[in-house]
Amino acid sequence: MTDSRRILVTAALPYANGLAHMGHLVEYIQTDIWVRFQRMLGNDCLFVCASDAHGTPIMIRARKDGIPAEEIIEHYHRRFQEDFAAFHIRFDNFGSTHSSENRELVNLIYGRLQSGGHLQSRTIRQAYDEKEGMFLPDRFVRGTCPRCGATDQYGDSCESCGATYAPSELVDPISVLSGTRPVERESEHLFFRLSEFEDELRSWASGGALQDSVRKKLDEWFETGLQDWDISRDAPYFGFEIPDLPGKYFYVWLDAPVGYMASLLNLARRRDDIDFESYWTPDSDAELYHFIGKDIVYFHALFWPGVLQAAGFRVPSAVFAHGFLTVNGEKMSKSRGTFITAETYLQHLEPQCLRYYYASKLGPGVEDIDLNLDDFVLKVNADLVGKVVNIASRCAGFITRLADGHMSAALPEPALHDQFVAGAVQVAESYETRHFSRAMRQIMALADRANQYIDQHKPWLMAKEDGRETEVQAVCTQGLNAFRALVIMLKPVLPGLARAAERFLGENEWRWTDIEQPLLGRRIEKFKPLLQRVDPKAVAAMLEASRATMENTRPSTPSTEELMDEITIDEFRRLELRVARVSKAETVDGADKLLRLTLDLGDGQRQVLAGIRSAYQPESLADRLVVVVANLEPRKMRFGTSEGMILAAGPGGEDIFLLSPDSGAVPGMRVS
RNA sequence: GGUGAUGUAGCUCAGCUGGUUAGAGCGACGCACUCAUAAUGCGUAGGUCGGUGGUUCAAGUCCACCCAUCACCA
Repeated sequence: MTDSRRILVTAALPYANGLAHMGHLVEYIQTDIWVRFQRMLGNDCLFVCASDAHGTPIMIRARKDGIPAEEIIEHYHRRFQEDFAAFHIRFDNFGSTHSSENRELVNLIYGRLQSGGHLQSRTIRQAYDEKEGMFLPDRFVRGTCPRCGATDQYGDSCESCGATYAPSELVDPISVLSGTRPVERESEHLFFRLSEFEDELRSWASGGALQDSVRKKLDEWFETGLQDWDISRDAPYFGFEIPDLPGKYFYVWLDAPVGYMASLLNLARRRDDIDFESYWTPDSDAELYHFIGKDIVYFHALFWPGVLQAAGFRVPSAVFAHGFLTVNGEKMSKSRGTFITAETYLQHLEPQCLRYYYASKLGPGVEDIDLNLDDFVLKVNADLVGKVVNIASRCAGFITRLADGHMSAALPEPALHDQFVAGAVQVAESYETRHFSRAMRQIMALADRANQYIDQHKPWLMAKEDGRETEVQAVCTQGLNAFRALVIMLKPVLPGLARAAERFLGENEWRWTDIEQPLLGRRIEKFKPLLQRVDPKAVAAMLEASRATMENTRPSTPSTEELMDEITIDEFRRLELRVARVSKAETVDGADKLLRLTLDLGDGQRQVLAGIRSAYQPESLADRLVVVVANLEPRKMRFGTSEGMILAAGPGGEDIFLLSPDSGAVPGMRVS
């Protein structure tokens, strides 16, 4: 193919400090589908990624665990590779930002920024933990909000009133590392003069490189004015030391995007057919796309193109941002078992099912998507098994039995095949524009057409009549070709299914254009189920396993709270603890921390006002069993009387965990 | 707090620049069929399009305000 495009695609770098989970997979699956589609078209499309190895969190963890940071990042690097491979995410290279190539490129870029006069040294004041001997990022300082007085807030903004401020403005600030009060210290930092590139960035941003909503977001930043970007950090830090500034390191967000280049360089050094330079020169004919989450638009749509320009490289052709993942309509939650790691999923479910489900929900925009597990089961079973695979399943038997496995030499209804060929053009358009949900809808509409066709011709009736074998064979050949076209269209999403179908039909490595020519006269293999239905029990088991794993691995917050004075058993018995069922849970107007619960204690209802709204949605509580202090003196509150207290553990905020009895307990039972 | 995004049938989502009785898939219900991994086909029921107010001959679609959710504020 002479007019094939040269494309370099990246997915954001996973941080090497935790396992890949369902949220990560949205992005890698989205990107992988797009890349596989490009390859099926015959384009020269490279897909690189890397683990993101630097920064404060990894440094601190290494310190705490007393092991080298290299060991941590190496561990997660390997786990990422295993997980991604299992989900059929096929990178051309998966590198690390802690690599010689990255160091080389970061230094090269640094040199160019320096000689181009794009850097400036400035003294800043920052919180410093004297006990730990290190400067503290804003998130590592907590204290009381200077505006609303909420306690235990981060150093950059208040979650309660939304105020933003500097850590030094906090009332009673403490370091989360040592618990001591930080002091202010001065330090020399290097700044990248981003504002010099405002004009270039503006025209790049309005030139089609960004989605509309992302562009609007950038406009907003342009309005407020671009500020210079602090690219250095003080030791101790895990990263690359700045060559001529001992004790200073490059900020992780400087070297992370360079990691995209480094990963390609690492690959190019092993492969003769890849010319690294040609991808990065300002006049490069290659396309460069970054798939990212909407939370890191800032780094990819401002800093990164700014740095690239300053260093004399090309800018990205486009940045594609996607939304966040919720599970069952809520943020992933460890306590609800919806914080599902890739590994836990793999132990219970088939990876391609997730690929299909995500594909059926992903569009070109930045909207969040929801992994609704009930919907997941229904959709995968109905679409993939019931519609698509079923077509092969219901046709293959006849071909095998009545025609010795041979398909007919011609299609009885070429017009139907033409519909599929025409449909494939639409589907391709949808893939290209990352409108995967539309692609899946278009494909399923075609699958419906195929099933209708088979129903109209009823091969199972003809098969009972003598002498109509040829007709049955023809109808089923038509059906199998419909199936073949559908699976080719689904191949970017379901590569494993496609490979199995290729073997079943005796073919190899389908490309997109293979849809056009029907498969005729071919001897097919005996049909074997190509994909199993999803068992809802497996989903339930996965949630249960997630919950269990998270409880085990959840870092037990070192309980610094002292135990209270001893009490006697009689004193304890004065507590009347009862099992209760939540019969109603609702929010309370005017109170953003409370939920009004109506509890069934077996012998009657009572109302309890509980301060758990930050951790629980009212709907999630209905019918659940809790433990209540039943003989607590009723308390009048502004919003009504609270007649008891429900038991929960945790420090507060999102970390509140209701206690619940094992199954078998019924409302009214005494807890002792 | 500021800014951006989102809010359409039980569920998941389409609805381009405003224009006939608001669409699909799944689920539910009914019928048909039995080749197929209890799959498939046909049909029925279900929504005053988050709320309030406005612009217009006409608004899910434009404007204002409000509510809820998500994100960002370097």
